[in-house]
Order: sequence, then C-alpha cells, then structure tokens
Amino acid sequence: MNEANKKVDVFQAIADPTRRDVLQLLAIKQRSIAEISSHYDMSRTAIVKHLNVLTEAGLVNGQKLGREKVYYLKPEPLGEVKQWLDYYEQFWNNKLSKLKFLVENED
Amino acid sequence: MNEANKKVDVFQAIADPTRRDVLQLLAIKQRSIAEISSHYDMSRTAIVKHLNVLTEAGLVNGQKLGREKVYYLKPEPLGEVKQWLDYYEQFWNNKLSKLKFLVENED
DNA sequence: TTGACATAACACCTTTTGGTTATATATAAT
DNA sequence: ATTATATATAACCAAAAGGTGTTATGTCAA
Repeated sequence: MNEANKKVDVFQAIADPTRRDVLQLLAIKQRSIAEISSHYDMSRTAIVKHLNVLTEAGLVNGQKLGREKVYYLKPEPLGEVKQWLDYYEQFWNNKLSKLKFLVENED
Repeated sequence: MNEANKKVDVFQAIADPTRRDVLQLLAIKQRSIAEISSHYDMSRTAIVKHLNVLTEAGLVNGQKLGREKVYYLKPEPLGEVKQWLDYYEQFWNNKLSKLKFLVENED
C-alpha cells in the first residue's frame, strides 16, 4: 500500500519495452487485464507479470471491479526519473537548457 | 560510431543503479577504468561489462590514452528518455507545476 | 445451479544479467 | 631488457528475468 515498500525501482520498471507500451495504453484509459493482453502476442500470464512489476514500482494500480481487475496509470513515480534526468540536461541540450538548469539551482 | 548500431536500449542501460552511478562519476569528469572501478567493491571486469553496456547505448565512450582507457559521458541518448517522459508529464505535473509556481512566487 | 468467463496460482523452462577468476596483451618506467 | 601497470578477453557460475502451459478459484448470467 505504502510508497515505502516499493520492491522494484522505477528505472527498472520502465526498462522493458512491453511495460512502457502498457503504460501508454493505460495513459489513454484504464483497462482490464484481458483488454490489455489482447494487444499483445504474448500470454496473459506474461502480461500479468509485467503488471505486477509496474505495480511494485508504483506506476499502476489494479482495482477489482466485478470479476475483472481494472488497471490504471499512476504516473507519480516518473517524477523520480524526471528529477534524475534534469541533472543531465545541463550536459546535452543547448545553452538555453544549461542556463535553465543553473538558474533553477542557483541556491 | 553510428547511431544505428545501438544494441542496448537507453532505458535498459540506465536501469541498473551501478550504471547510473558510473554516469554520475563521468558527468563530473572523464576517468580511466581503473579510477572508475576504484569506487566500487566489485571487480574491474564487472565494471568493464557495465561500461560496455553504457557504450552500446551510446551513453559513454572510451578512448585509449597511452595504456589507459579513458571514458567520458555522452549524454545525448538521454534525450530519448526525456522525450518519452515529457508525454507523461501532463498526467502528474499539474499539481507539481502549481506548487512550483507557488513556491517560486511567494515573495 | 450450471456453465462461461476473468483472474490467480503453480510448476517449469530458457535466456540474460551480473558477477567471479584466470590468463594474455600492450604500454610505461626503471 | 625487465618489471610493473592497465586493459582485454575467455570460461564459468548463480540468480533473476521473461516466457510457457496447466490447473484452480471466484464471479456473473442464464
């Protein structure tokens, strides 16, 4: 339940292309396991495992609704990735983003 | 050399905490393999493997300098991560940007 | 209450990951 | 030329990841 017992790092959760794709599906709307797995060639069991990883990373949550389990996106943990990424922004884009980084971190 | 022969996805490359830590080290300055591995308990061979993964993702590059091989950061592939992340920002950043606005304008 | 359906729980297999040690090669210093 | 240092490479191993299929359980609907 708590944010504290994340067993899976969010970086690891988004490392898999299928999981990123599932996130994309759930970004549009919430979906049942059956509906999600209908988009892929792999077995429903495999999709459930991916959903479990995403759940442990706090990126999705599943709610039982009747006899279905409906998953929805929880994007908050992506903030950690964004924060990590912001540090490196100073190194690649243009001088503008470098300036932006410096200004936003000047204290 | 080419962007085309990336064998490793950048998302996968940054999934490992050790590799993220190595990136951090190289962000400060370029370093030889020996210097990098001196920061860790694991063997130099293990570090070299991580460096190979990072290299295949295009995130670092190593240049032979005398008998040393000096690695340096190549942050460009992180742009792909940022781009991916930007899409999801709309889902959570509403609260955050409001808060950011409040904090930045509280004078 | 029976049948169909959605999900859960297993058991199992293969590949990849992340690490080890040992040995070889190239360069620098004495 | 010899020795010490830095890296490269190969063989090996354990554990985790990612997939499969089968069976069990719970829920809805006729």
